[in-house]
Amino acid sequence: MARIRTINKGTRRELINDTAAALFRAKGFTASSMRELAEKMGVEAPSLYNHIGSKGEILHSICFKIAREFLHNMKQVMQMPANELTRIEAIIRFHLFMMLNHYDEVFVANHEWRQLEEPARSEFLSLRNQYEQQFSQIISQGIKAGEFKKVEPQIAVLVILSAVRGLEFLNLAKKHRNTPNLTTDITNHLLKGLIP
Amino acid sequence: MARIRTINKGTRRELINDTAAALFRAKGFTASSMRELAEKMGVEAPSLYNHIGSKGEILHSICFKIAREFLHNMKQVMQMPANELTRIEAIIRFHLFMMLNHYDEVFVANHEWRQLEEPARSEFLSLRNQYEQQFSQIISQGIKAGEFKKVEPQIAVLVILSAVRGLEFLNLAKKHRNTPNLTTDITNHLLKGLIP
DNA sequence: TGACAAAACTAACGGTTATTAGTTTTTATA
DNA sequence: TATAAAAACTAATAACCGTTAGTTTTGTCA
Repeated sequence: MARIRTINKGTRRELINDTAAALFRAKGFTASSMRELAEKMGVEAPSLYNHIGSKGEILHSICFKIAREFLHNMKQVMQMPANELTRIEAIIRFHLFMMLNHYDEVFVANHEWRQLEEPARSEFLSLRNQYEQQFSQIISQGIKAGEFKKVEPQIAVLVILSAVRGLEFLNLAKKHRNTPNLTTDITNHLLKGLIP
Repeated sequence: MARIRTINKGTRRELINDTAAALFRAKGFTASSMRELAEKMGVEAPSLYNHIGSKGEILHSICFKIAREFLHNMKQVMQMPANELTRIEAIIRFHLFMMLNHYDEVFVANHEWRQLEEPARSEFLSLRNQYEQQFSQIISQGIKAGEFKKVEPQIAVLVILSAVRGLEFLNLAKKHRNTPNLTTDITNHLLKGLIP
């Protein structure tokens, strides 16, 4: 069953990772078995090991792929020629975009990273801290420029990230159907609050 | 090792539940073993079954105890003679209070309810929906009274609950030390936003 | 078509899981 | 101090886990 050789190298592994992301999101990493994952792939469990090294490696791939993407976006946002409000808005919108378009992987990265084995777990946390620190820096600059209220930057970061990470989208996105409005509404709430 | 009979009835079970909550928060429900829980209690694993029915029963106790407490508070808030803004503020403050004072149990209820077996899982989700619906109703009334902006109530509920459920406090609470300020800052952000 | 490699298969492994059955120890009360 | 209940213990169970070794099937290209 050889594929197109060099071009599709890794394609089968990516399909496993995607299937695993959906499974891990629905049931949790530890509660998901390799046999169950294999069944979803229409294959016996040992066959998976022709493509991956271990169960933990799948979780590792998912978590760090997502972490890299968020850090990459953060880097671009910080290089943008724009005011700090625009930057924060761009970050929130990226989070929502990722949640809506890569729900399973983002959810797994946000909820199952605790199951990573050391030292991967610490490395992942380090990337997260790095991300939050850069986020915090943007808010500090915005306060200095008078764009934001004089809040504790760390708390603002915590509130925004917590809000945006925990959103359970499936129910809402189905009802709402109008994604741009959904995103705008959430962004507005986090930036402008509830009170007129 | 008989205790004071009737008075302390259930005390041993409660100690198991508390110990389990700390363990489940740190490692996740499925990744935690009964042997590990027993070790933390200074006991062999089978001894636990003199006090509890099953591992799943522990998770059930934790999740539904927390759900009851939140619904009880919601009921009281809705009966309060106050405007809707005050009500929302009271709800947010209760969430933060519970997070700070019953961190393990609240965290487990928020993150591990997926591991409940049917029909408990559906029942838990039903209680959650009930809670969110009552929350949504308060926001609708606030909009009608002109206290709030004309937002989608469901989205406001989702943003606030998502923010407040996901907060990872321990790091922050240790640094901050000043809990009243912490609570006020978070409440202010969720109600008044970031922009002056 | 024959050769080669990719990817599937079966069988089995040691280890861990939650849980039971039956027994012994501990402890409070009468 | 004798009694009875509460709560600990040891031993063992069947089920399931991730993973390996070795073999067979499948598909592609020369």
